[in-house]
Amino acid sequence: MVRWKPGAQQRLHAAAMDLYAERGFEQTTAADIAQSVGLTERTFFRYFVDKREVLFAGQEAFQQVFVDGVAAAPEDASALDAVASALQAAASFFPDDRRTHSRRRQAIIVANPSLHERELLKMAWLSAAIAEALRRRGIAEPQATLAAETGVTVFGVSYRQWLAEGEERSLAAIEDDVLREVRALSSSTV
Amino acid sequence: MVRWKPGAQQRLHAAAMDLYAERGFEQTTAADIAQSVGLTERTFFRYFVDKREVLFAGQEAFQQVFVDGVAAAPEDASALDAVASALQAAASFFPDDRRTHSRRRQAIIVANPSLHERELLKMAWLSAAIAEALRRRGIAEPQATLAAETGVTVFGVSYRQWLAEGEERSLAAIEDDVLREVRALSSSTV
DNA sequence: GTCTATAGTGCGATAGAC
DNA sequence: GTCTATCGCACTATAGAC
Repeated sequence: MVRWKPGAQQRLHAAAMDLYAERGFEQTTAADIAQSVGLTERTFFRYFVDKREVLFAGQEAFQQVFVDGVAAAPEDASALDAVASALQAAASFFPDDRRTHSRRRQAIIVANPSLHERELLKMAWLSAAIAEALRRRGIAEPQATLAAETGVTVFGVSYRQWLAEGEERSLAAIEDDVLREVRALSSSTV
Repeated sequence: MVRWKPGAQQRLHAAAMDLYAERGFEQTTAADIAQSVGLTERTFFRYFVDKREVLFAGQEAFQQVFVDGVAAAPEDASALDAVASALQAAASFFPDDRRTHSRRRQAIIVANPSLHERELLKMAWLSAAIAEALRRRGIAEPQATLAAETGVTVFGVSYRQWLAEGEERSLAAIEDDVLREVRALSSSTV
């Protein structure tokens, strides 16, 4: 009789997603999740600092793609161009065959304000990381922060559109359009 | 002997701010706050849906100033111009004699991630309200959302600068500068 | 106003991997 | 033997239900 099977974190993650989707986030206790994969509540909290964090596993890798994308932009690129480069890099994180999974995850999040909060916090961290990457390129404040937050805004609007019912364009294509809209915002005549 | 003094909500608010500042948000229980003004924990939760909400009382009025500011912009103003008008209106919410109080409040918030989360949620609501006001002006999506989020970004950057040590300019003056920077972002040559 | 479920923490014990 | 994943138990505070 084995005391523990490997992959506890991933089993917990999968079970949590299923239960959150089935009966809702608040109606699912940490003990429910743990029990459903043969572990205890205490072990659940070893792997996830709280119940919400399950839905945001993989954030670091996601963020790193943005940071690397900024770093990879041509040396003479403007702040917004470097951000555009990062957005394209990040789109590879969401190939079209992940759309169904992403929709399922997003449905869980929008159904619960506290999960929405957590998502916003993660986006704020992403923004801070991008701003830092821009500063490493020599871009000063407040331009670094403004460009980073604009990038996160573009990502957010694009991502939601990517998940919209009936939408079939790739995330990269949508980002392109949205970025064009953002650039046009400022140049509107007064 | 009076059974209860008036102004329970305000006394709770003041007591919470003091205790959060003194010993930290997590080290302060709802019972502590209530007891310090002669009320019970149960009463605290009558006035504030949760412990964090105390720091965000007055959000509705704040948000309304933005919405009204958007509505008050000249009819032919662009989306970003309407947002600029809202930003100027909102600055009146933060006269210089409130800077000390705002600094104190912000210190509490940045010291605690869960408060930061709540603040981000409030900013997201603000953004949604501004976008809605822009749509009422006939601005379509995604421009309405992009302009609204840009406005909130400008507000956030400006507000933090307004609170920065040594800063003496008014919030309105800072917003002007930051808005200029945002407009310049998109027009940088490639 | 009371009662209760549950999130989340701290610490120590235990069982297996190596 | 060490190292580490897991568990057990006691506990506090939040928040909601009754």
